[in-house]
Amino acid sequence: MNARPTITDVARTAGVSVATVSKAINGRDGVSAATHAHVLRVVAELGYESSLVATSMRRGRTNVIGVLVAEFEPFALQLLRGVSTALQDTPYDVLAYAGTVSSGDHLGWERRSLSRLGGTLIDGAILVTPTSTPAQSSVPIVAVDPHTGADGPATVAVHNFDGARAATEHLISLGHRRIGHLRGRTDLESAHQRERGYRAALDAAGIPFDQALVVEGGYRAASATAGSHALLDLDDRPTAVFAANDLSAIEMIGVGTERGLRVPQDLSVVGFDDIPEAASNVPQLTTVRQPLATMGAVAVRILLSMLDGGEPEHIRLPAELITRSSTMPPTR
Amino acid sequence: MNARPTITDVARTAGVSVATVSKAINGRDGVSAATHAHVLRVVAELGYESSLVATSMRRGRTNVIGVLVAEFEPFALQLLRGVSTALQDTPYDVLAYAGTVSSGDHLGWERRSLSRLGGTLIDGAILVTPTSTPAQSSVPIVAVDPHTGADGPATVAVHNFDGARAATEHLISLGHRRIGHLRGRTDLESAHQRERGYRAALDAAGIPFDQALVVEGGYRAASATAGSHALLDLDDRPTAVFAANDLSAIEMIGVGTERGLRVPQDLSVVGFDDIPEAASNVPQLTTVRQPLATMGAVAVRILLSMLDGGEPEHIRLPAELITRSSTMPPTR
DNA sequence: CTGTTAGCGCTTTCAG
DNA sequence: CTGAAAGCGCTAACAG
Repeated sequence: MNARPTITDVARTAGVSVATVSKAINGRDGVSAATHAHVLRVVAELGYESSLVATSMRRGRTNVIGVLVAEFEPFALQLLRGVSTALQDTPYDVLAYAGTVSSGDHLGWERRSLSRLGGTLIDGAILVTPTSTPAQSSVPIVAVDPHTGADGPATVAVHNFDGARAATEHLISLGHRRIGHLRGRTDLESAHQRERGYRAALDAAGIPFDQALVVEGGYRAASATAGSHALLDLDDRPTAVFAANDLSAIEMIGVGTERGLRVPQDLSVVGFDDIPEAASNVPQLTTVRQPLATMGAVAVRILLSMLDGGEPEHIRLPAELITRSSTMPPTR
Repeated sequence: MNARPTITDVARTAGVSVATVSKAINGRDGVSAATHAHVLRVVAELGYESSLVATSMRRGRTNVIGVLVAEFEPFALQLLRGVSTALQDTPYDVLAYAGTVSSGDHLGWERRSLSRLGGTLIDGAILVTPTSTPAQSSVPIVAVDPHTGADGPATVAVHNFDGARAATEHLISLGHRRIGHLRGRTDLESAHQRERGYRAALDAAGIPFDQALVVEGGYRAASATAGSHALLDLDDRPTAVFAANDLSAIEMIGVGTERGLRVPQDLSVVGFDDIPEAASNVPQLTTVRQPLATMGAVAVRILLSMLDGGEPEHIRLPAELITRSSTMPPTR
């Protein structure tokens, strides 16, 4: 638990100045070969590593990319995996940060995290499902599955509308007519597009829209509980539900099962995302796949390009319906 | 892309000194109520957030817990999720860091990351599957699934021996006699214990040990490819394989399938970990579950206690065999 | 080639 | 109650 050695310790041990150590370590010239070797030997001996913090403070660049999330949920985790893989053979390290918003804070977590880390700690940031994208930022940003009306900053997302329509059409093609929708986080663009896709599919099939069938899900298990119950409390309850993401779909199934319904016999459920948990759920979830690893890689590509002076880009990738066991024709 | 406001900007705008702003923000006394309110107003107006880096540099504490990993693979990701959840209602933020080891670096990634971040950025660290645990560290550490012979620092792990024995016994009870083993990362204690558990089960069943049936898997898909082929290249190939973790089990299945074998009809495979991907694999993987979320939570509890002056602890949790569809009696 | 100095943004004595 | 000044570890001028 003794303190880590600092550059000063190295300098003292090596019998040279701090500046010389710095130069030697960073390969700057102006250091004799002998001194250079000697310093490196002492560095190895002491097990010295420069402090990211101090370096960051002084120098602009840190060669660290930040992935800023509100919470480490499966969507963010899978994306992180993609980002990390894409950064494998670059000189960049990955730093993922989940900042808690102090209650009563009107700024979003993304703004706060970005401000705290973006000072100097990270060279660029990937924001995962940000509620708002700070217009002013000291580092380049790429937003993944961004908030409503993303325009300025670079973004990566899937074709949410198409995916949601495909999911709903799947239910309709199975014969469902009374289809509920567990809505997503309404501060995100994706939630709106998925709801629009749902409605478009209903319209195309000539199924009248029923406001009572649309309830809040909020993309999280906890926030989907009430909505799930509400749907099942309806006099004429839906025979199928399109949940705006997998976590709420799984919660929907849990609530249904708890109330004695069998999925898919009594209730079909479709999710969105295709997180690993979707396929491991019982029953396995029919869902709309987002290519999360690819999205992470694309975000990295854009960010690196921006770091290199490139322009922000807006990329939208296709979503694909994956049919598994949580859906079947209605039995009533 | 404009620079973030610094404390100096706030001070200038508010017409007070930097010191006063600092006191006001941190609730130190020695600031009049009026000044305090005024400063906070300016802070809000400018959207100021203190720089983690600068604060960290000056102050000891940052209220940030670091999760240090070599790579964001599923094991680390699930653990991270547990850590993050456990830290939910504490004042701590979570920072996950994947440091790349520069080639030719003899120090492990954990040593490097710890040294770079532990200077001041994080108050404590959770090391995920560290190859070595630095004896000297400036912050408290908890190692999860640690290297061989962990003794000093706090550790969290499962009963690897028991879990591995249960997995192997499961195969034996199905009637398998020729059982291969895809070994784990030999620098980790868990790999050795799992191999010991495998051998103990064979011994207990009176099955002679065959060195040719034990090959390297390294806990990663890429490093398990060669071993998987080696096992199937054997003249008298195994009818079942106990892979030291799920990633290598899934790779084993992939290699087998590619070579025209059906799993489990032609080859039974058991994994270890129960990452979400285990249940979503086709066929669903029989495996030994590690309670990853719990392990993360336990690591957090120990770390917080150490931060509070508590002693390092060594916790070992039970592992549980989960029977799914990748195992069945041998057909030949 | 080497060392001295200033300063990144912030907190903390210590004077006023 | 407020501000000036020092210093955390490091790097980048600039002198010697």
